[in-house]
Order: sequence, then structure tokens, then C-alpha cells
Amino acid sequence: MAFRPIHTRRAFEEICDRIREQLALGVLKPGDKLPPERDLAQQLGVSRNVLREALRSLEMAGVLRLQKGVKGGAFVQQGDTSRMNVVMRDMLSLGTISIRELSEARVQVLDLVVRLACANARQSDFEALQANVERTELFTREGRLLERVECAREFYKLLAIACGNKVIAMITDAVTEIHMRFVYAKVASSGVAMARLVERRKQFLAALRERNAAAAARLMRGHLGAVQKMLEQDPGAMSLQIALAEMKPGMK
Amino acid sequence: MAFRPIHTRRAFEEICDRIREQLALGVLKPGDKLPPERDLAQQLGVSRNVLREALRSLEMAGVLRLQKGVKGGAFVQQGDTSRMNVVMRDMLSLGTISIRELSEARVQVLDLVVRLACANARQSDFEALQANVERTELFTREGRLLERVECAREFYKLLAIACGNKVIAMITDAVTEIHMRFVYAKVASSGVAMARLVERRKQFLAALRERNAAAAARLMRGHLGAVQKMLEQDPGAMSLQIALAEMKPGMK
DNA sequence: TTCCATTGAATGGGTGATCCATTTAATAAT
DNA sequence: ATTATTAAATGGATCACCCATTCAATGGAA
Repeated sequence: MAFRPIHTRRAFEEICDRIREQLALGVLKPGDKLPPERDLAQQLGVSRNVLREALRSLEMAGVLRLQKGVKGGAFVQQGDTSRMNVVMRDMLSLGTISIRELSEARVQVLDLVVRLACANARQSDFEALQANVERTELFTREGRLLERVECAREFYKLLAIACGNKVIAMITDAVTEIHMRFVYAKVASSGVAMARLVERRKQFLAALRERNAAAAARLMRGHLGAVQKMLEQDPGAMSLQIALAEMKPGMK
Repeated sequence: MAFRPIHTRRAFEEICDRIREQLALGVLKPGDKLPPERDLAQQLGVSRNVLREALRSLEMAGVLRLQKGVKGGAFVQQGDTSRMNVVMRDMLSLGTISIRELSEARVQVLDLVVRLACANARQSDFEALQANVERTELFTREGRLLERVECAREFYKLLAIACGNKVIAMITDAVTEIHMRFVYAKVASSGVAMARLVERRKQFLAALRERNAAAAARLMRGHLGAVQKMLEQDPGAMSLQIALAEMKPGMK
């Protein structure tokens, strides 16, 4: 018989829960401002320090933004879809999930994404992807490989958006972000880069425009396999630790 | 031209990042204990209050557990896969995603899960699912409907585990948790319940055992559709707010 | 009047000292 | 040997400050 550890209820947890409850009930909405720390602390009957522990946690969770100055305060945010990426990173760092599992999941999720995008993509989605491929082409011509990696990151984001479902998009982003760090680190360290990337993108986009899910999915699977192979080429011997720890600016 | 808001760097963020960096680098591993707050604060050159803001945030993120008493301290945890559920809940509360998107995503994810489970499930997975169906049968016979809902929640968890990929399992859990709250609230308020649930489960499990992905996926789709229809039956007029705010014990 | 510099209040950011509550190990009493 | 007591370590929480930033109000100069 195993007992789950008791979680002694602490003030800051209670506060977080109450604020989240107000959010769930719709009493608090994005854009709203909470009372000043000093007031709210008094209302809740806790010290300002404890209240701040709660506010900080909610800020880290992407629920609040704290802003200084008169007219500042704690503002309810629009949901930050990148919080899921942080969860994924933590799981990897802690060894709860493995790179292999993440890659596998990514392949499966992208397969789904491609099929959904084929079914649901709008003209504007195609145009955004088209523009992305053109930028990729530019960077390829000019040998700006690291910028091309950023382009690739954006490509998957646009593809996920083309599904027309923000939940799927969020999930896709979460399983893609770490992977792109690896690619970035690989390209930065070894200078190698995917051959015929633009060609592949164009083929893929053509299949997508024809809404040919089977062909698009096949092309995507093939591409992912090729990228995987490139990553596994020894030189550089990518390390999980390095890729995770190296926080490139703008890579939140 | 739009500028991203500058994020003034605050001490607690810096601390969180440094600790996460140590995790990513493998310097800190699950089970490790951080120095006592008083020591660590001094090492980092910050006040204990600020350090605590950081530790609290990391605790909320499921990275640390803080334990009182001599021999207590801040311990690095195994990754908590339920953190993704919290993100999903926040996104819903904040209106970043909709129930409709979540349901759609769930249908798609479960389709994938069923196929993967067909391919990868082991004997032990079948046995766990079998045992779950038997409990479902018991609760059905005895009219313990709310416990049966808990059983259903477990069913999807087991199915996700049968995929053999923890990332997929985590995602599945995240898209399933909210849904099961709705079902719970519906059953609790109206007393209605899915007809022929056990029969459906048995059929599904049989298809899974035969590793007949097409049949299993078809059965799952049918079942999800039926459940959706049940939820949409007016009486009770389920409210997102209520389902989200009502925190049933054990539903973390 | 219009514009710009000054100023002051509101608010989050951060500090240090202090006490409480819980947990555990060492110690003492039975 | 067993049990009760005690003391130390550690997180939980409070209080009283002070600093830095922001912005609106004020007031003087053009």
C-alpha cells in the first residue's frame, strides 16, 4: 500500500488557486488589472511577500504580467502558448522523457498536422508558407544558414497554424522547439546543412496546395527522416545538455 | 512595425534560469537537494525573500518540492507530466483556446493514440486495460456512475501508456483531463450516463488485441462522437466556467 | 497658448531581521 | 530496550523599510 505524499497547504498555493478560480469563472479576464500588491495582500490577510510569491508563480505560468510604476500592477495576460514548450523542456531536463520519445512523437504529430493542414488550410496559410519558402530560398542562396534554421522553425509554426486548431498548433510547437535547437546547434557547430531543402519545401507545398494528404505526409516523413540522419552524423556529437542549456536570444 | 515588450530582467527570473540550466546540464538531477534557503540566498547574493520567489515558481512548475524540517530542503523532482494539464487549463480559462478546439484536438490525438497502441501495446498493457474494463463493469452493475467516470479517465491514461511513448501519453492526458471534468460534471448533475459503455469497451479492446488499427480507430471515433452528443444534450447546460472552477479532490 | 522640464505619488523590486511550525536526531528518563 | 524530551535545522510567514520606474500633474519659459 502506497500513500501519496500529503501536500501541506501553503498560503501561496491557496492564493494561486483563488486567482485561477476567478479566471476560470470569468471574473478576471485578459487585460484586467489586479489590485496593488499592498491592497491585495491586506484583502487576503497575508503579508506582501507571500502574495508576491503567488504573483510570481502566476507570472512564470504566463497568466499575469507585472508592471512597475504608477498605473502599473498585475495584469491578466492573453494565454502564452509557449508555456507548453517550457514544460517539455523541463521534462527532458529531468529525464522524464527522452529525446527519442520526443522525436517519435514529433514525427507522429507532424503526420497528423500535415493531414489536417491539407484538409483545413486557407489561402492565406498557403501564402504565408509560400513567403516562408521564399525567405528560405534567399537565405540558402546567401549562405545564411542559421537564419535559414530560424526560417525552418517558422515553417513548422505556420504549418501548425494552417491546421486551424490552436491546441494542435501548441502541441506541434512544443514538440518542435527542442528539435530545432538541436538543428541550430548542429548547423552552428558543424556548418553542415540539409541538402535540397528549398526543393523539398516546394514539393511539399505543392502537395499541400493540391490537398493531397497522402503525398504531403509522405514527403514530410521523408524529410524528417533525412533531417534525423543529418543530426545523427557523428561530427559534433550533439549533446542534449548543450542544446538544452544554450539559450539563444529570442528563443524563449 | 511592432516591438516586443522589453522584459526587465529580475532577480527571480535569473535564479530560475540558473537552476534550470543546472538541470539541463545534468549538474542537478531528480533527488538532489539544493542548499538551504539561507545559504543559497547568500551564495547568489540575493535576499532570502527573492530566492523564495524563484523556488516557489519552480515548485509550481513541478521542478522542485520544498520540504520543511531538519533534513528538509528543496528537492529536485521527477518530472510531473500533469503540468501540461495546468497549461491547457490556463489557456482555456484565458480564452486562448476554445472547448471546440480542445475537443477536436482530442479526437485527432486519440485517433493517433489508438493506432500507436495497436502497433505497440504489450501484453501487460492489454491486461491493465482489461482490468479497467472489468472495474467499469462492476461500477456499471452497482450504479456507481461517478466512480465509473474515474474509471474512464483511467482508461484513456492506460491507452496512452500503451503507445509506449511518454510524450504522446502526456499530450493525451492534457487533452483528456478537461473533457473528463465535463463528463464528470454532467453525470453528477444530470445522472445520465453513456449507454452500453462496457459493451463498447469490450469491442474496442478486442480490436486492439487483434491489432486491428482501422477497426479500433473506427470504434473510438464512434464512441467519442456518442459521448459528445451526450454532453451536448441540453439539460444542465454545462458551463465551461463551472467545470473548470470546480476542483474535485484528487483532480490535480 | 504651447511646450517642455520638474516633481511627486503610486507601484513593483528588493532587503534584513525576526519569529513560527515542522521535522528529525540526539539525549534523557523510565 | 523503550519511550518521552529536547534541541537544532529548515521552510513558512511577517514586518518595516528603502529603491527604481513610471506617469500624471504642475509650473515656468518660449
